[in-house]
Amino acid sequence: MQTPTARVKKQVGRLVEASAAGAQSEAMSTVEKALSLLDRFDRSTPELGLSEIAKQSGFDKATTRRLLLSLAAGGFVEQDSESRLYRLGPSLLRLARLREAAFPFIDVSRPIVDDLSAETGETVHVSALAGATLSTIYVCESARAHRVAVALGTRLPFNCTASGIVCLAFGTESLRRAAFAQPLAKLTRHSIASLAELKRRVAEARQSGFAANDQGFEDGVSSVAAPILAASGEAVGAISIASPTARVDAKTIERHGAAVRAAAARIAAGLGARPQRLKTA
Amino acid sequence: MQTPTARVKKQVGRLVEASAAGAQSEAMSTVEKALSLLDRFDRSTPELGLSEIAKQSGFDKATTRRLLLSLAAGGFVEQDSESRLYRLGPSLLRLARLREAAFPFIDVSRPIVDDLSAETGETVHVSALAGATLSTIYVCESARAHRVAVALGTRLPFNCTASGIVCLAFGTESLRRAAFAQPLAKLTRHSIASLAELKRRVAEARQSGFAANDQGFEDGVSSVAAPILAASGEAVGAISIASPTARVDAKTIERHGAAVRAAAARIAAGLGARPQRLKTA
DNA sequence: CCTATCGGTTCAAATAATGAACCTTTATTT
DNA sequence: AAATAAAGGTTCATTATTTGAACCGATAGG
Repeated sequence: MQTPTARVKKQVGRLVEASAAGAQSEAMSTVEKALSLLDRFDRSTPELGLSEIAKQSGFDKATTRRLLLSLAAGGFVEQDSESRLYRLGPSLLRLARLREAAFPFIDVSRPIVDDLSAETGETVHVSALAGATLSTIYVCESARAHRVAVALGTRLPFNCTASGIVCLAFGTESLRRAAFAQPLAKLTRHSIASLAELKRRVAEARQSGFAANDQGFEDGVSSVAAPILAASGEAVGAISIASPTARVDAKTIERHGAAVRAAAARIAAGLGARPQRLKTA
Repeated sequence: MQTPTARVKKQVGRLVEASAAGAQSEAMSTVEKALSLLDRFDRSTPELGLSEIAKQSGFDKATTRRLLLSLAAGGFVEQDSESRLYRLGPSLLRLARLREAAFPFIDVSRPIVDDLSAETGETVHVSALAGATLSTIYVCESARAHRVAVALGTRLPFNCTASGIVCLAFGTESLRRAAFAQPLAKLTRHSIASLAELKRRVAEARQSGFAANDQGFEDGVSSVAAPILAASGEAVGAISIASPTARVDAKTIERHGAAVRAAAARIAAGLGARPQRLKTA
């Protein structure tokens, strides 16, 4: 409620209050608000000041600070005592390890990704779905000099990546709804720009079991991805081969498509063997 | 409030409502309550049902569920669609990666820990402070057959480990207050059992710059640890050599003490070089 | 068939979150 | 050096959210 206009919210129906990045559409619980602050951090801005976080997320400064304090109490953020900037906290490391113990996505993927990278000579990465966000969790870069570099933790827009397409194709209905409702990112001039086109590509991927993407994410990079399916049959992530476009032709795509599908199946099998069912004593 | 006893709460003053693990001392914000639920998961119980989480944390079932829903919306927990059990969610992987990008504790420690393990022939682990919790974040096990195994993500009670002692010795005043207020864990008959003894050991460590622990965590395991100090001079974690007690004598302790101090300094140096100061444009 | 327990839901009552205005410090401009 | 701007942080009356006892439906056991 920064502007007087916001006061008359009811009269004009629903106002979009948050600026730029803070895209909280409907009512969020306090907890969701706090957690959404964590998404303000990324690789290029690992540390942020209070005002910056408040502005980006659209919350009041006092509110933002209180939320950050709560997050800090749990070790989810910490404040540099000198610069007063906030950054992600150490509790995340422990919880991520525990997550891996319960559902060893990275640990299972690692050898399979490494193998696939060695076989194909290309960079291979695995990404995981978290809500309506897809981001890379493990990468093995090609050994070749001319290769694609992918940073860990990169967010992959659904409409700009092969991984995104296959996740939509094999994800839940609610994921598709969420993704189709978002405005489509436009990272290159090859990025899928229309909803109709996106839906068509998703339907295609559902048929073939994999998807190819030609420079939709970055110019000169093409990739082929297959979904990783949980025991329930729904996609929990994707595995993708990313190559310089110069090395890719129709035959390569077919070969890589078969390879990612096989690798995805191996990962799914590894995840299928769940940890011990607990007694809940 | 399942028991009739709880009904008469007011009459007996303040009851300790939460059972065993749910140790929320003072008033917690809603956000802190939600985050505290994540601590109900550990290596031995990676998945939990709603009622179990509610019981352990001392919150109402409806409240617990709403908090879990908020956490799930952010991908911090997820629910197995079949078993209905909750487990830690995939967002933690991404955020942990981002944390590492901002403050590369594990990445910096890895080679140093590996080297130290190779040099000493013993298991070496690094642990990180998150609030008043210390837990292992990286481990390199000894190559020898007779060795100490340490699981990643293990919580290290301050009074039972060398790492805990040095963290108290070089941590913040508030950390000491928090740790000294907690009841002391009793993992073996060697665990430090009195507050006076604990304080004495902490003072000693502050003098020598390292601490040794003889079977306080597990019988037959001795360890030597040094604190890892941030730019601010406060401990952010510790590095520790864990050996079978049979291989440890006074001379070994001195040697290992010097080794962990050197390794800790190298890690601190690696962390000192901070990521680019952002423009906050 | 009854009972216990599970996950999940409801809605009045109680509590906690909110944000405009304020303070303090620090860096920049004049 | 004074003035200004912008940062982090704090306050407290207003407001909206959280809370939890009671409830439902399903499943499992005796």
